[in-house]
Amino acid sequence: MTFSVATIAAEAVAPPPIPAPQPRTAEAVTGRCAGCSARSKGLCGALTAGDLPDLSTTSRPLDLLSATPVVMEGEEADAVFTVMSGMLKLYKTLPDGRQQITGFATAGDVIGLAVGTGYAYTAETVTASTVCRMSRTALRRLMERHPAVQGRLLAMTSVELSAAQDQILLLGCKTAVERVSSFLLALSRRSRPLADGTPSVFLPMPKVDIGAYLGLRPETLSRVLRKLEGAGAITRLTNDRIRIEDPAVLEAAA
Amino acid sequence: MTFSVATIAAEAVAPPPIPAPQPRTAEAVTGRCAGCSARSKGLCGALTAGDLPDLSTTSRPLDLLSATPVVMEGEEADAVFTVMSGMLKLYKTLPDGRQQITGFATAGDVIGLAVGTGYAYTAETVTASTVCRMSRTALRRLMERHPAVQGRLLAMTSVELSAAQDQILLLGCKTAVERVSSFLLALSRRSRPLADGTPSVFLPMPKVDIGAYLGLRPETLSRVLRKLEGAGAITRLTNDRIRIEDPAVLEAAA
DNA sequence: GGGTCCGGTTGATCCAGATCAGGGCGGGTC
DNA sequence: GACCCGCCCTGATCTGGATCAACCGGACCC
Repeated sequence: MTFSVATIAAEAVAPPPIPAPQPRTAEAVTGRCAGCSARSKGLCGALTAGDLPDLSTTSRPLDLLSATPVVMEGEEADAVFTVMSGMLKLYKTLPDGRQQITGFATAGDVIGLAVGTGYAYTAETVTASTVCRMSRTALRRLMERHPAVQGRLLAMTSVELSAAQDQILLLGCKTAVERVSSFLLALSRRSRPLADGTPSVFLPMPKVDIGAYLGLRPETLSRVLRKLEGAGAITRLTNDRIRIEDPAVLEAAA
Repeated sequence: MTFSVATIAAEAVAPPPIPAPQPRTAEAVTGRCAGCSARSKGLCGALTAGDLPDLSTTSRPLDLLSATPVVMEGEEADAVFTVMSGMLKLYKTLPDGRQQITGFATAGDVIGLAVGTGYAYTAETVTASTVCRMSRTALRRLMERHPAVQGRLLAMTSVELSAAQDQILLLGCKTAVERVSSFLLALSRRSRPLADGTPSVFLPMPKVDIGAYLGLRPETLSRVLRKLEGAGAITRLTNDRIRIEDPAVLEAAA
């Protein structure tokens, strides 16, 4: 699954409110990162506790409402963002408006890494989210000072690349049923099961976004889900939660 | 697309420029890499001439006929290969035999980088090729000894990721005509024009492989090429060479 | 020479999924 | 309450590209 590092850009059209000024004493900033829920993930996981001041002084958390753009495709890539909570969609847009979602980012994922000067895609929250901003120059300095960060970045980028190649296989070869089954299985591997132990997946994003990720229309997605439900593979609990009744059926279909 | 690795290095530490070759005592091994046509590309471009013995003693060139597998999806990833000449196709296979080509590798590209223990794809020559083998442990040692190699690897992986996301956009959104036009344009940007200055592309791989890369059947590819030829966008010179008559028409279609 | 094989091309037909259209429902607002 | 609006679902129809089928021409072999 893609969920992970993304690339995108620039200034949000509707910038989120700027948080109150941060305390700048070492203790305060160290404490902020030390208590971060994404502390062990993303780039930060490559640093030891002693390095936290380096992080806290160069990064800044942002609380965002849903449907808020974080970076815009093509704009100057001057910062990267680590997702602390929530979910974002990453997408590319063709000149005529067609959009392809390349991935969804959740806690620990890093978005905004760019090859050139511009973000490669747009990132936008699909639920209320918290992200942590770090300027590109700060990231560069951090990498120079802590080589482990570069290693972590390489590892994350490699995982992203592998996920992207899986998505290429999905889009190039698979049928609608296979795509949806693969998607549900990949998601279920990343989420905790229900209280009774059966696996389930949480789908906070609108169906049209899932379709845009899988290369399908929302109508088709709806029909496929109905078919999978009829086959006993899944049960739709609510609009945004699906229980996996029989992973084997999904495996066979994927 | 996967094609050769470009230059720009995301956030990576910039590799040093390549100085002129310098004489060494171990002339035999130094000489082999010093005269390598891919010397300035791929991972090797991150090293200075003085480091060449490190390379020569751990890497070994291999001459391969066409249709020769180099790495197999799922097998233990114990080595990486730098392409010195020729062309390879990289593909993933579904259990029922459907194949999706994720990219073509040419001189300077590195294949066989793996996230886990197994190769993520199969790589097979499409023309007679020369590749240079380096064991994974040797690569790890090289990275430890020369941090610039890790930076180069990150840069190359980032470019690969960006290309993969472009391919996701292509497969998820574009029509057959748009796919072929995008493909021809991307190729033409990487190849030298004909003697008379008009751009052209070289397609040594069979049409079925181009189709497997673009998510199209060979019949469809043939029809699209005919249509583009009819529109005055291209001319088919030989079976494996196409002249771009009007890049603007392709741009409009892509 | 004649044969086979294989890649490519062209034509006819089919079908998975897109598109078009309508309706239901839950949440928000006044 | 009534109204609106977004999202989702379902049915009917359409279509781009797949599939099926035939043919062609060059490479290779005997």
